[in-house]
Amino acid sequence: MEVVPSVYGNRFPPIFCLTSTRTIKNYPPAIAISPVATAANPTSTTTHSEIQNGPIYATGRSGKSLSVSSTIRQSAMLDIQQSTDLTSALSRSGEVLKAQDFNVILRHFGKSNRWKDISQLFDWMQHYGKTNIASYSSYMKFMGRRLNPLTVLEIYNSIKDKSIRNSVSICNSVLNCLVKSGKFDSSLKLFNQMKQDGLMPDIVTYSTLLVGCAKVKDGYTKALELVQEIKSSGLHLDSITYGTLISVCASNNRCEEAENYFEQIKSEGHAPNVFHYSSLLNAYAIDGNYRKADELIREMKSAGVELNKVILTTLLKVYVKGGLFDRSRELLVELQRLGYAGDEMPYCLLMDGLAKSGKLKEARLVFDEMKQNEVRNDGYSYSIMISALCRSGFLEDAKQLACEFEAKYDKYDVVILNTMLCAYCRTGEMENVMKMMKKMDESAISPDWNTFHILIKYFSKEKLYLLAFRTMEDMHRKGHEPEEDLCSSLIYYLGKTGAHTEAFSVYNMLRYSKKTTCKALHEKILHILVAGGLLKDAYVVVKDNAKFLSRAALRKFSTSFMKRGNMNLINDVLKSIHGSGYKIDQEIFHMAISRYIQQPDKNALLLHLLQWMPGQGYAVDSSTRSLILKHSHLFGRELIMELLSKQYMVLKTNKSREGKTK
DNA sequence: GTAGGGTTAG
Repeated sequence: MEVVPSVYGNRFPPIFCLTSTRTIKNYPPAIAISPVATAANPTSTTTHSEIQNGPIYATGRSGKSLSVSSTIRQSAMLDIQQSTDLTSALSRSGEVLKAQDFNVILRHFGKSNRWKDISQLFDWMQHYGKTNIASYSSYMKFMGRRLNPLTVLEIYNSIKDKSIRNSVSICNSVLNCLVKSGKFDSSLKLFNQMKQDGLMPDIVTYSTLLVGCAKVKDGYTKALELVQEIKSSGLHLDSITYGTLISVCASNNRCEEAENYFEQIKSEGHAPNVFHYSSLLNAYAIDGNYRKADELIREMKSAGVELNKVILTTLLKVYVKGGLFDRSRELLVELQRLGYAGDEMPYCLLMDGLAKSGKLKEARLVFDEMKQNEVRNDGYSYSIMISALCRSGFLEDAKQLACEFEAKYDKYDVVILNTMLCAYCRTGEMENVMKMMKKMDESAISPDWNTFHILIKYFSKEKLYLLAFRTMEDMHRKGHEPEEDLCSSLIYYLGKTGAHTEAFSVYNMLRYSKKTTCKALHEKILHILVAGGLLKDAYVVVKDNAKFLSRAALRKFSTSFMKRGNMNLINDVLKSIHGSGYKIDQEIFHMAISRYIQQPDKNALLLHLLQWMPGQGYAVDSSTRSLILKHSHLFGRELIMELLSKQYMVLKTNKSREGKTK
C-alpha cells in the first residue's frame, strides 16, 4: 500500500495532529490604551470588589457626570455590539467600559451565536483586566461545547486572584465544561483540587458533576457517593438534582432506583416536572416497558404536565425498544403532525430499532421517507444506516451512503466520521480511509476511542503492524485505553514479525493502564522478548510477574539470560527467580559460572554467587566444581576452596535430609 | 447590576 507512507511521511508523526484552538493574541500593552491601572491590570493591587464592579468613582461626583458617563458607556457598548470590525471598535470604545458592560455585550453575542466575536471579546477583556466573576461564567456558558476543555483549564488557571478562582459559579462553569466534553474523571479530580483550594461547593456543583455520572461506566456508584457528600455537607437535593439523578439511574440501567427517586419527590410534597417524567420514561425504555410508560403518560395528562417533544420522542423510544413497531410508526406520524419531527431524532430511534431487530429493509424505508421530508440532517441517520449496512455485510451499499453523505453534507462529527471510516475499512479502501482521517484533522475533530480502535483493527488486518503500532502509541498519548484483546493480538503480530521492542511497548501501555491485565499476557510477552534477545526487558517482566509465569517460561528465560544476558545482572536474575519459588537447576548454575570463568575480571561476581548459594540450599555439582577448580588460580585458590567446602557441607546435609525423607 | 446545574439520537 503506497498511500500510507505518503500520508505519514517517514517520521511517523502523531496520526492526528490537531491544531490548537486558542491563539495567543498580541495586544498593545495595556497601559497605552487604558490609563486606569487598577482596572487594566488584574495582577496589581486591585481588590475583589473592584474587579467585580469596576473602578470605584470618587465620592462627591455630581449625579450629572455619572449620567454623562452612563450615556458615554451606552454608546460605546452599542458601537462594539454593532461594529463589523470588532478589533477597531474595541480600541475605539473599549476604554470607557467596565467589566459588567462587557458582560452585557458578551451575552448579546452569545444570544446571536457569534462565537468568534465572543472569543475575541473575551480575550480582549482578559488582556485588559476587564473581567469579573460573571464574565468567566458567561463566557464558558455561551461557548458551551465549542470550548476545548484544555482551553477552559488554561483560562481557569490564569485566574490568579484566589477569591475569584474559588468563586462557586466559576468553578461550576469549569466543571460543567469538563463534564460536557466527556472528561468526567478530570472533572472529579479538579473538583477535589478546588475543594482543597477553598471552594465551598453548592448544590449546583453537585448536580453538574452528577450529569457526568450518566455517561460513565459505574456512574451510579459515583452518583451515590456524591449524594452522600451532599447530605453530609448539609445541602439538600433540589428539583434539578432529582432530575439529574433519575437520568443517571436511567442511563445506568437502574429502573427501580429511578422509580424510587421519583417517588421521593412526591413524598417530599413536590409535583414531578417534565424533566422528572422524561427521565423516568427513559428508564422504562431500557427494557421497553411500554405498559409502565403508558401509565406514566396517563399520570402526566391528569397532572396537567405538557407532553412535549422530548416526552413523545422518549415514548417512541420505549415503543421501539419494546418492539411495538406499528405503534412507533403511529407515534412518529403524531410527532410529524405536531411539528416535533423536524430533526432526525425520532426517525433515528425507529430506524435503529428496526435495523437492530433484523428489519433492515423497513429501516431503509424510514430513512428514505425522512430524506423526503426535508428533515434537518446532522449525520446521525446516516451513521445509523451506514453501520447497520456494515453489520449486515452490505458493504457496497454502506459505501454508497457514505459517499452520498460526503457529497450532500459537508458536515462532520466524530461519530459520522467513525462510521464512514469503518465502512471504508471494511471495504478495504485505503485511499478513502486516509481521506476521512485528513478530514478529521482539518475539521479539528478529535479522534475518540472508537476511531483508534477502528484504525488499529484495520491496519492489523492489512498486515501493517507497525502502522497499527504507531496508531496505538498515538491513542495512548491521547489518554485512551485500548482494549486488552486488541493489544494482545497486536503484541502477537508485532512479535511474530520481529518488532519485539514495539510489542513490549504495547505490553507496557496495557500494564500501566488502570485495568488489570490478563495473566497469560506476561508469559506471551516474555517469549517475544526472549526471542528478540531483549533480555533486560524480559528480566523486568520476570521480576514483576514471576508468579504468573510457568516453570517452562522461567527456565527458557533463565537459560537465555545465562547465555546472552548482561553479566552484571546474572546474579540478580538468579536471586530473583529463586525468590519467586523457582528451584534453580544445575545446568543454569553451570552456564552462569562458565560465563564468569570466560571473563576473569568478573571474579567478584562469581565469588558472590558461590557465597550466596549455600545460604539458599544450593551447591554446585561435580562437573561445575571441577570447572571452577581448573580455573581457581584466576580467583584466589584459597578463597575458592573455602567457598566450595561450605557448599560441600550443604550438599551433605541435603543428602542426609533426602535420605531421612526417603 | 451579576454568574453556574437537569430530559431524547449514533
